[in-house]
Amino acid sequence: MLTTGLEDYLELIYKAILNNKNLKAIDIANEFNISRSSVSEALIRLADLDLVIYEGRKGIKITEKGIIEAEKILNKHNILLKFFNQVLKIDYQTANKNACKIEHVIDDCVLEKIKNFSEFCIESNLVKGESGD
Amino acid sequence: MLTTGLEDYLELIYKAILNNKNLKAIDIANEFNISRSSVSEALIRLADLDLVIYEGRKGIKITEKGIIEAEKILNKHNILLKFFNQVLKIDYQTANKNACKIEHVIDDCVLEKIKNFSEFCIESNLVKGESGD
DNA sequence: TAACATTGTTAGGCTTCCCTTACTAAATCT
DNA sequence: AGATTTAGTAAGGGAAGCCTAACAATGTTA
Repeated sequence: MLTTGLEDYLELIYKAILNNKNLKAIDIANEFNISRSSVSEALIRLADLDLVIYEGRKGIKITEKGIIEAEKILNKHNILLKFFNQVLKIDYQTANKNACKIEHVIDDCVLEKIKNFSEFCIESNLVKGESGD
Repeated sequence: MLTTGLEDYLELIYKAILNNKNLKAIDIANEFNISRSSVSEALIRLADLDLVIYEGRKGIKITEKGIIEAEKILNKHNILLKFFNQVLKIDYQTANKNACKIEHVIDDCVLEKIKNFSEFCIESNLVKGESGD
């Protein structure tokens, strides 16, 4: 089981790759407000776990195993984001921030219920109008 | 800001006091599956923060400040528990377990929305029948 | 190309939160 | 009361995850 921090970093790496962005270690440091040396450590740990391939300045690549892990996390994130933003009408920033924290601790079965409930609410027009921006 | 662990311990202490139970350090150790010595440390830290008064075998008392903190946490817990159990129909055990984890990371404004939404769902009979468990 | 800026690594350190082992003090049993 | 069990403390240790400072390597620019 990955720690919260490692999950966050892996998620960011995966999103960057999806968007064809060339993510550097320093971008991770900036995103999470941690030092470059902490990112170094974290990338080494992710590489040890066979989730990424890290070769310093040459860039950060993700492994098959890493993709599977990252997709799980991203999926959790998106279910929570949708619920917060579209059902509860919480502004995007706050919705995103809370999704980021909760995705690391919530059980899959609860997430499943939230997902179904969100879909039900949206499809039945129970919630309508603007999502919280 | 309290850590997850300290919040958990304080919450348990407060609940015990509400129920007139004489909670001992070893009960905390058992509840959270940590060692007696770790509980010792934690109680010293809670006492340093002026949240409890700890005098070894004489028992654990809670301060005014501790009560305020504990009530905040318990309130969060109960909002989440209600939503999971009564709205999402998740079994009590699982609902409780997830509330325990999420209560430490969720923002107040999100909780407020969840609370209102839960009440709306329950009052409008949108959710009915058995709560999960 | 020389100087400067950026990026990454290394080394050493700190705090939190957990552990085990050994000891002390209190409570309980016979 | 004496022996045993239970509860708590003390000392020492370890992993995670962060830090700063110093250094190395690469890029950029004048």
